[in-house]
Formats: sequence, C-alpha cells, structure tokens
Amino acid sequence: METKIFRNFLGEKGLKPTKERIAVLSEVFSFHGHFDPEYLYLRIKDAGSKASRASVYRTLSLLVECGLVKKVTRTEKGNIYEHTYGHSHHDHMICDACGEIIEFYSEKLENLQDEICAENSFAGSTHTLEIRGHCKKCRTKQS
Amino acid sequence: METKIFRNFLGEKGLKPTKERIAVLSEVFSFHGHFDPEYLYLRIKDAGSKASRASVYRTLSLLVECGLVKKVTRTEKGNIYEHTYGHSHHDHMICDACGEIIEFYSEKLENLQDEICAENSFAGSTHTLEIRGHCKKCRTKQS
DNA sequence: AGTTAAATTGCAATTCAATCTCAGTTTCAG
DNA sequence: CTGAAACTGAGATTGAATTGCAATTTAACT
Ligand SMILES: [Mn+2]
Ligand SMILES: [Mn+2]
Ligand SMILES: [Zn+2]
Ligand SMILES: [Zn+2]
Repeated sequence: METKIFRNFLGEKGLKPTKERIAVLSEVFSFHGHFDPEYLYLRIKDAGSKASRASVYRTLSLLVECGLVKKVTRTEKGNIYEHTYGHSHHDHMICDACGEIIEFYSEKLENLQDEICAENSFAGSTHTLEIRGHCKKCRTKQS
Repeated sequence: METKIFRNFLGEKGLKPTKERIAVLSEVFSFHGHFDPEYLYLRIKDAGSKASRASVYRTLSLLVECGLVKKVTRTEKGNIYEHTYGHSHHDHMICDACGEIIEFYSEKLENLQDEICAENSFAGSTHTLEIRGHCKKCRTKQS
C-alpha cells in the first residue's frame, strides 16, 4: 500500500520508481521504530539491496515530502525519522537519562492545540511536542 | 540580575567571569527575540566588545546549562536560542511560508501535559511544542 | 527490439555549523 | 607578587548533509 502511494507520488512528479528508491521505501516500512539515515543505510545493505548514502538521503526527503515518513527530531548527531503511514499521530516523551522514547496521544491535547491556533489566526498543519524528563525506571533508580 | 546568577553559576563550577563571557551574557540580554550563534557573534562585534566564535559557542552552552538561555529549536542551518530569564515559559508557532514565530502560552495546555506525564509515570521537566503551518498574513496571500 | 532524451545513480568533493587543539594570555587565591 | 589553573582565539577538524558530474538506467515512442 505504501508502495502504491509512493509510486503515485513519483509518477505525479515525473520521477521514476527505481530499485534504489523502492529498496529504501521497503526498508523503512520493514520495521517499526525510530531511525537515522546511517542506520537505514546499513540495514538496506544487510538486507542485500543496494543504495548509496546519497540515495538514502535523497529518497528519505521524497518520503517525507509525500507524507509517508516524518522527521521526528533533530539530535546533536543528526535527524531521526519514523514512518507514519499506518500509524496514527502521536507525540514523544524522551528520557534524559536512558534515552527511552515513550509515544503518547491525547485527543484533548490535539483539540486544545486547534483552539489555540484558531485564537491566533494560524492555520496549523503539523506539530511536534517533545516532553523531556525522566522515565519511571530512571526515576526510581535515582533514589 | 542575570549577571549575578551567571557569576554565581560560574563560581560554583570554578569557572571565571571573563570579559568575553560577560560580553556574551550582556549581548544575549540586550534584546528580546530569537537568535543563532553567528548573529550573536556579529552583534557582539558591533557592540564593540570582542569574543571569538569559539567563545560565543562555549558561553552559550554555559548559559543554557545554568538556565538563563534556552535552545528554542534546531533548523537546517543551526540552533536557535532565546534568553529565558525574565520571560515566562511559552511555546511557538512557526510559519512555513515567511518564518514568522508566534509565541503563545496556555495554562490549560501545560496542565494537560502534566496529567499526561503522570499517566505515564514520567517526570517531565521541560517540553517543546512547535506548531507549524501558515500565519494569518501568508494564509490570505495564498488566495 | 531499438533509439533517445530525461532521470538517476554513486562517488568524491564540498559545505558549514559545531567542536576541538594548543600555544600564548589572563585570572585570582594564597 | 607569584604560579597553577582557567581561558582565549585562530585555525584545524569533524561529521552530517548536500552537490557536481560522468556513467548508467529508465521508459516513452517508434
Ligand atoms: Mn514515534
Ligand atoms: Mn520565544
Ligand atoms: Zn529513562
Ligand atoms: Zn507567514
């Protein structure tokens, strides 16, 4: 399904569904979780496909542009992505101690944001909410 | 006042309140708004003080560490900061068309986030909410 | 199937914010 | 004053991300 969406997107832009692009797409949707471009590049190699780092970066941009993938955050060491197709929107809590990422979703929170946008005559299209702190595990460990 | 806080912080860490560090501090608090390290570096030079780029970067880290300054976001072109001392917490809406940054605050939103953290046994300490979309001006311009 | 223009690829070169190195300089406790 | 420790600036370095380009691949049209 995501393949179909991607092919459609490429077609409309006069771009071609090359093996490399499809390899990146497949790998992105072969697992659930967050990843950076380098990790993806290595996984593609492991999987027996081939795509240069340049192609991985280039394809990742296309995937973001067509909405199948989302840039989660930007760390000191580079961008973090996740595939979004097939997953509903959510935000993140990140533990400063162990790095664990907890995903959450709140209808109330989403509605409240819409209200706030309206109050400011702002047409919000996306948002990123990142709560930092300490997870349960690291919280107890501290004592 | 912020000078006092910074000097205290430095003292406790066995660091010295050099002219360069104070020049960075002063410049950071000489205006209200968002800035990147390069912009700050140039402003300091304009102001007649001197501090190398290296010192600007190094001091900025210290200011963040002691809580006087906050990293607002990380763009393609680098980090964006703002001073926080003397300003209450707020979040941002960023226009994808013109780059305008609208600051907002909602008590409800903050409380809701606390609730969500509690539900997840997460001890949240900070958060960043960035809503992207189009501001009023750019919205009308589109038609 | 063959031709061809346009798109794509991978590699290496490049960019650029951020960090680091280190020799000379400054600070300040004693 | 003096000296050990902290600092500084200039330039080198890093590393993620982007880009130039010659060779290759794709696919639309015979
Ligand atoms: Mn996620
Ligand atoms: Mn702000
Ligand atoms: Zn943790
Ligand atoms: Zn705008």
